[in-house]
Amino acid sequence: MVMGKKRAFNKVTLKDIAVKTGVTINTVSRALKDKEDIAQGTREKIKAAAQELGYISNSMAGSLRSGLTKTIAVILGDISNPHFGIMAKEIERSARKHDYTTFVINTEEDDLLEEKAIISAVSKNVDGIILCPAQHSKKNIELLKKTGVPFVLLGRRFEDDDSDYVICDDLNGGYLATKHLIESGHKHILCITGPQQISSSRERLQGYKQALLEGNIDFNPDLVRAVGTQTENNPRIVMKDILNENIKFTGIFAFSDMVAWEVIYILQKNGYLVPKDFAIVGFDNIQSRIFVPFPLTTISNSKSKMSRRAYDVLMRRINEDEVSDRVNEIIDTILIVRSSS
Amino acid sequence: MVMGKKRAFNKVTLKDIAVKTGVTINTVSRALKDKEDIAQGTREKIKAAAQELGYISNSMAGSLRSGLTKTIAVILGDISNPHFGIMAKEIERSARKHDYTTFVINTEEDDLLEEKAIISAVSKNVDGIILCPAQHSKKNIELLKKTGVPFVLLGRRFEDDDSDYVICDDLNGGYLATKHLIESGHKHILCITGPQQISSSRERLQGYKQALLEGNIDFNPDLVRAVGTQTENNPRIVMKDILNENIKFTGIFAFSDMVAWEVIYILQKNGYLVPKDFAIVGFDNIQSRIFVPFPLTTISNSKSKMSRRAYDVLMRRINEDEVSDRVNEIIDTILIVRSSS
DNA sequence: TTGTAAGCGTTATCAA
DNA sequence: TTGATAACGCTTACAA
Repeated sequence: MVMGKKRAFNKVTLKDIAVKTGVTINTVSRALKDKEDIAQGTREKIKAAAQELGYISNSMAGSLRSGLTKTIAVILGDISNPHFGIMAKEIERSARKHDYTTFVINTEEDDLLEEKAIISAVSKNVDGIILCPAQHSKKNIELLKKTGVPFVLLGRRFEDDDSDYVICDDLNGGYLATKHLIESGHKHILCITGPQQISSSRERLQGYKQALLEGNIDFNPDLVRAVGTQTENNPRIVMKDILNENIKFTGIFAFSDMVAWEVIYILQKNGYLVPKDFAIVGFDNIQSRIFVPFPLTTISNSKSKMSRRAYDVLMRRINEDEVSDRVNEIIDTILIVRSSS
Repeated sequence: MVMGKKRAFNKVTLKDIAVKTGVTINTVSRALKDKEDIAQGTREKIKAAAQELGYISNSMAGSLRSGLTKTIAVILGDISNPHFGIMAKEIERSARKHDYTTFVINTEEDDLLEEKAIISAVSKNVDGIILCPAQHSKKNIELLKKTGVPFVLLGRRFEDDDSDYVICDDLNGGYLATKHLIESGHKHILCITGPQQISSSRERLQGYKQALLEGNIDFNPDLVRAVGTQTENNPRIVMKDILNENIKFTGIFAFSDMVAWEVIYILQKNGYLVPKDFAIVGFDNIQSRIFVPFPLTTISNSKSKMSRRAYDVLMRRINEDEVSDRVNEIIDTILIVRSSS
């Protein structure tokens, strides 16, 4: 049964069904696709044969001819991070409902891997791409535009760029989180932000500044620290540093719930209590999905809504006959107060 | 530029490069693939043209001819669950290193969706499949076998079946967790298990029973509760029920860390403290990835190792010339004691 | 070193 | 209602 380099088995093709039923490949194809102009009897005979042989269509071959693959690519930082996992799940679910299949490619927030991901997706002839860009530069977006494959940015956006995007209201989120801490009586608020090339990091930080301004609190650059996925800028190191520096702060606004948890973890290890010693606000409301026994005040950003909207926008792009105006959506963020603040 | 139903853009093909450089399609193909028998000058000219035109190969068309797609499918319950997300990430990363692309399809632990997922993957001509089966029946496995597409089961296995699988030592994990609770002085131990059709649920429960036996503790069926993803059997409901029943227990062995967290969350809501009122042990050691500020005693099962092994086994199957013996791997589990017990 | 021809499995077009 | 033929973009085998 083994046939060397290629597949070690014989896939059933339209030809096999054609031979078995005594009609042409063409007729088989039309019958299985439920086209109108096929005799009832022929159709039944063909479908029965297909069933019996265990026929599964080779959709790739079909795509080559039809030009559509019913496949989209989701390109994001790291699927094991619930932040992305939740979005990937919602996109896959929406896609599956419309018989679309989903490639997931991780960029690990790396510029080169992102480029490879885009090329890989385009090479596989996906009908469209949903991208959470790593934003090290605009180069990959330019590449994507050049390919002509429809795409939507999710969660992050570029300034001076006309791509479609769906994001949440990061600015307002940062503002709400900080304002909440201020209203709770905190005057020295540490902002643990994310990588600064990422728009959501920058915009949440901007919201933080805005709330300080409004609360008549001087902005102190020492109280802004960026964390990332590198060894030298992970939350543990960053927190250790700031605790050693003896900088005064009592409130913390963290870039994400994941970061907030890790920060709390480190604070606890150092003998501090939350919210007694430090009040902390996260971002993402992951606890709506993962019931962690540590009630964290956070900003909810409706990842599922964002994801579904991104999918809808992409589908519209894929199916539209004429290029329409760009779509930019900003999903509301709201404050959810729990007991960490 | 718009062309109606099909793609609203023109992909650059080998033909375009051929026309531009004045050679045949074939020569272009060979040059870009760095075959030996191409003149240095020709190769450079062709590569320059490809670069200039922004050529990205249509790997689907190639696959149709070559029979290999360099694509695998990962079929699992729910990518947004870190349990699966971590495995998906590791698989995708391994695959990407070998220029393989990964489809992710969620089954939502549903039998029919699983069947659709398999058909979808086979239809896309994937070279292989890694499947975390929902195990409602063996039907889908039989289907998969019939297609002839190489596959490996991950995390779960069937009895009386000769499929390749990579799992962790669930039996020993359940045993270690329970033994730890017994050694900590607990005699009434609640076992929150998972859906019973899933092998890992059954095997962990078996380990629980074994530890009880060894500890001379009578097995009490009232202390075994199965949770799932349905409304009626989610951890909240299940815990509420058992607390209302006034059944005595002081230790808890939970099916997963996610379940353990939710159980702790519910216990806290009901005014109980962990580990003061209840000691609890989870499963998965997700805290090696997600730094939740609640140190949970757990069983570590090396998801990344499992995933990488599953990928390796699959690749061996895909590339082997002759069918070799089935591969069954059981990755060690170990107890990690933190402060929830 | 390069070109020609055939073929992968399907769909589209047109003729019968 | 069905069949014959071409085509999708690429790779393979073989000829020049």
